[in-house]
Amino acid sequence: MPSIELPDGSRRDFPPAATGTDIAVSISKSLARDAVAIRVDDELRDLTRSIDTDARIEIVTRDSADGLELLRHDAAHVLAEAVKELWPTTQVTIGPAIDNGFYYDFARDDPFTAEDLEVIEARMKDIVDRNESIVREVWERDDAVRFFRDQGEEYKARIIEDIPAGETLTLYRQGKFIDLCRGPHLPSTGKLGKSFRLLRVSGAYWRGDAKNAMLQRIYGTAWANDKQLRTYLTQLEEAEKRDHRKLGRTMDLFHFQEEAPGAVFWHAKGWGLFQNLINYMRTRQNEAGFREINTPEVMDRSLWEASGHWESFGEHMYTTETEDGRHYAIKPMNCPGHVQVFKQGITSYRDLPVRLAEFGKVHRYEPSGALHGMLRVRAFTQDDAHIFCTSEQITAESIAVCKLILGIYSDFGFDDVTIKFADRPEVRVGDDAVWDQAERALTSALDESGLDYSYNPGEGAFYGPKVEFVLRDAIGRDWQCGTLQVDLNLPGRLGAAYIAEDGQKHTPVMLHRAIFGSLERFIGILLEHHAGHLPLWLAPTQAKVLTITSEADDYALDVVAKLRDAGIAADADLRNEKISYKVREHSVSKVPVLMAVGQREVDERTVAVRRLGSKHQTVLPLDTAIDSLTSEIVTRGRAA
RNA sequence: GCCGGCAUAGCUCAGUUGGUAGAGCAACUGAUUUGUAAUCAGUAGGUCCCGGGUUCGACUCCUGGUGCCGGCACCA
Repeated sequence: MPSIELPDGSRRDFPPAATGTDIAVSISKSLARDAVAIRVDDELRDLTRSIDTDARIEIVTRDSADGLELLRHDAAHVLAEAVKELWPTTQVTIGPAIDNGFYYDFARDDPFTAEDLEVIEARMKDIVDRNESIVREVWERDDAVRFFRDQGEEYKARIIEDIPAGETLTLYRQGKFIDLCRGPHLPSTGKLGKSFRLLRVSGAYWRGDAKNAMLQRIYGTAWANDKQLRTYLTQLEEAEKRDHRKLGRTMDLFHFQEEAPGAVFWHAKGWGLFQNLINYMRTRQNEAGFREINTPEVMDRSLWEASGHWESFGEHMYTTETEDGRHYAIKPMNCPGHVQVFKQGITSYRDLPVRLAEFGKVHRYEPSGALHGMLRVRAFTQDDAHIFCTSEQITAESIAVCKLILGIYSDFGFDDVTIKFADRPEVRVGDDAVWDQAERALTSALDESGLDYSYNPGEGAFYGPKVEFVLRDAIGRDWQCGTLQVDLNLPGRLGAAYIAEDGQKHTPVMLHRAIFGSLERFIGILLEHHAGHLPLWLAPTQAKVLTITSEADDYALDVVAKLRDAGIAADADLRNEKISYKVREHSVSKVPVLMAVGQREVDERTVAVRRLGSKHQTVLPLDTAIDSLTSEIVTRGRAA
């Protein structure tokens, strides 16, 4: 008789044929109702499987993280069942649970339409109402391959063929639908509930490879209950409202147009923001020992042939050929330029590390489908830097860069930063021994910094391993921005050298680093993170002085002058409009500080300060108001 | 690049079963001197994304592009 240990530490004996459901029922009815699976000694299992040996168990409920994942996985199966009922010749492939939902990839000639989605969703709800039992079956591999091939399910047959022989192969049956699946699953389709929604159709390559056929993917979201579903759908709407493309228009920051796909036309306010970021970064990196340089945007193609960029990325570079037959390329990267600067003169080991930084505008001919507002563009500005150093200096330099990056993100209000380490990709330059060394150097720097990081295998650059800094925004989305790369290849390829203590020429190590990554992209992220409500220190227009009547015009101009003297970007709005009209207009364009002045303020030399997002105003003496703004700007709003 | 969708005034959108278009907001002009998210009136504004075709006639139908949107793939 198996002895079962419950999460609270108590033990109970159950008859040998007892299932997870039996155990759940024995604990409580409500638990049984919300149960979706059972964890047996750390392994998730179907509730319907019997537990034959002593075990530690935990009932997994629908609103737990594991439970939700199961629910979503089941939703994918129900989606596939619905599609097979509606279009029997459509082939199924795979359908996993993902963050917030699920998808399923189908193979068929005609793409699904938006109307199809409604029909499918309705059929899915029928299947939930039917409450079909979901039954686990163990099959022989060859039988399963034959079974699916006979049904015309070529993709499924191929998936099964690729499963190593000897591995237990399980199929799950619900109604007439049967699918390969490791499981576990809910006991029946009714348990799924109806808190799901199909969201969109899109194309997706078979096995994620662009060389393969394109399948039709249906995405959906699924939750434990309707309230969670509604919350999620509301979140999606909120995310749409803070879309940087929309904010760029309403705040009059930038625009795009057809003649320059993937390139930003910066308007005065947007460019002001851009300059604010550069000024900030310039100060920070100067303090950290970087020297700012600037290198040509158009250089001879041979430089990129030497670096290896031409080989790897030639088709994504803008090139130009002059009348006299010279081949130039517009820089897609700053590294070769920085090496040229390093190579000027003779560098002693005593001069190392040499830290060169550039706000470098680069152009990359990105695939048309990759473009996405400012988050993925073809022309952008990197806050790029390269550190030339000895291999002994890698660790200290890397630690300093990590510290700098995290400190800077913190100034922008990004405190939730994750770090990933990416090692050698399949296609790369350089010997494995060199890669071993570079990877070791980078991980030891991370380890010495005491930073947690995850491993991103095979995702390094073609010339070296990299550390990626990913920041999480206000609505939980992750953005990769900063990067630190150890490069033992390019300096040698481009002929960089220094004179070491032994009097001989040695090749320096080059560390690549970017913090914002792309200024354009970082601004897009900032706008979405703050929903346009930029912190005062960054806002291109920090204050607007609004007159209530023309009596206050002179005073308003006086206030603007004083604000500007204090280094605050301020303008006056003297128009003959109602104060509520002016407040609305400048609120819409997201000016952080509005100062209204009427006769009362003129008489008392005060201002009525209204902060963006607030419905109230505070009347303050002018000097007090200015002092408080200046101190907020200096501390970037983060002081105690 | 691939799959799908979309493209009408500066913006958000309506519209014509094929007879060359309309609203709100913004802009401009005038009036209004106003106390915290839209004062009133008037005026002006369009190669209906771009080529080509069908047609007496195309914004509408066909066709080839371009751009954008949602994904996939890519991302030095």
